[in-house]
Amino acid sequence: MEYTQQSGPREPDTPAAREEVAEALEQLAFLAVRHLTNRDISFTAASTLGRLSREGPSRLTALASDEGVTQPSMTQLIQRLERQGLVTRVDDPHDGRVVLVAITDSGRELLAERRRGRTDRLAELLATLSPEDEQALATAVRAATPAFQRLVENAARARKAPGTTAS
Amino acid sequence: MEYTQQSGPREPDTPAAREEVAEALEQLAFLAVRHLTNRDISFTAASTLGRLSREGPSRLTALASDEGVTQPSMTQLIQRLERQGLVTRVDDPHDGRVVLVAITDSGRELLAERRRGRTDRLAELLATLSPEDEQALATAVRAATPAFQRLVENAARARKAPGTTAS
DNA sequence: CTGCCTATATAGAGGCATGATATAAAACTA
DNA sequence: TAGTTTTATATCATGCCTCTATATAGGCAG
Repeated sequence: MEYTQQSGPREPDTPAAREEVAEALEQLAFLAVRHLTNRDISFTAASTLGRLSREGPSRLTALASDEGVTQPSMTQLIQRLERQGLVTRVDDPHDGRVVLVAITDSGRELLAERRRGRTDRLAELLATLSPEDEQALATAVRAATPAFQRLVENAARARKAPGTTAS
Repeated sequence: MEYTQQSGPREPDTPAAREEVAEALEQLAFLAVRHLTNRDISFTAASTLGRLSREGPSRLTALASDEGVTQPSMTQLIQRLERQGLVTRVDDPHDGRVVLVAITDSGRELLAERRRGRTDRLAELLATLSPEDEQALATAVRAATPAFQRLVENAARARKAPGTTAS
């Protein structure tokens, strides 16, 4: 790929440049984990609830595979969530083996609350910045969002079909 | 708020703008947890090791408070880390009650390995992007880094002395 | 010495993950 | 139809990780 010079790329995409970006992203991730983590339910639990909210009732094994945990783990997780009233389990009339898991209203409410809490905390943190810093961060985020969206998509794809890239 | 028009801030720092930034950072956190998480040791374990590596031998209670866990949790964590040879415990000659925890060479090596692994995975992910996308991400990251550094500092300060801002 | 404060340890309980295995229903196969 | 295999879920034992409540032991003040 020769430099097409269209919109002014200033540096090549070298391993060193990638490392710099990786470094920054890691630091960002650290902040996020440190300050956005809610201890009421686990990451897998929240992620599973979110999936059930987006995609509707699902099978246990499908959830387990999607969330990257084993089936026994998901069974236990669903049992806990059911005990807390966040999901319900319904037998599938077409297949006596399967159990369909669905999110409850209470589960949806918890998701909304968590979301509010995270956003509030982050906004509080952003408010501690100078207007210039906040502006810089906002501009950067907007510029990076489309690229980042594609990164997440690629990551999701890589998760499903591993071993395509390296070794 | 009137537009000051000094050096081209295009949008004011409204709650809505903050929410947009918060949204993006949350997504980033999700990616990080999903793809950068190493399952060999826990987040607190890794963070504690990192602290010991940066700051030298420390007391159990200091570690617990810095990491935001209880003292018994830290005691158990240190016991596990000691069993794995990642830290050592030395009695303080000046005070018979205290135990100083120090990272071992093996612990440092583990940290380095984890770091390598994360960076590699991230670089691999970045390599799936188009040159334009990667460039956009790199530019954004570089622009945002100073502001983000200060955000992290503020966050650390807020963690030590809470309740200064809201309620 | 008595009593209090501090640093760490222990006990018990629950969430969260694992691998190995059990059970039941469905789907093949002969 | 009977027997086998596969699929979906559950159960068990184990280990990590965190919590609260409590115990032990050293330091210190009177």
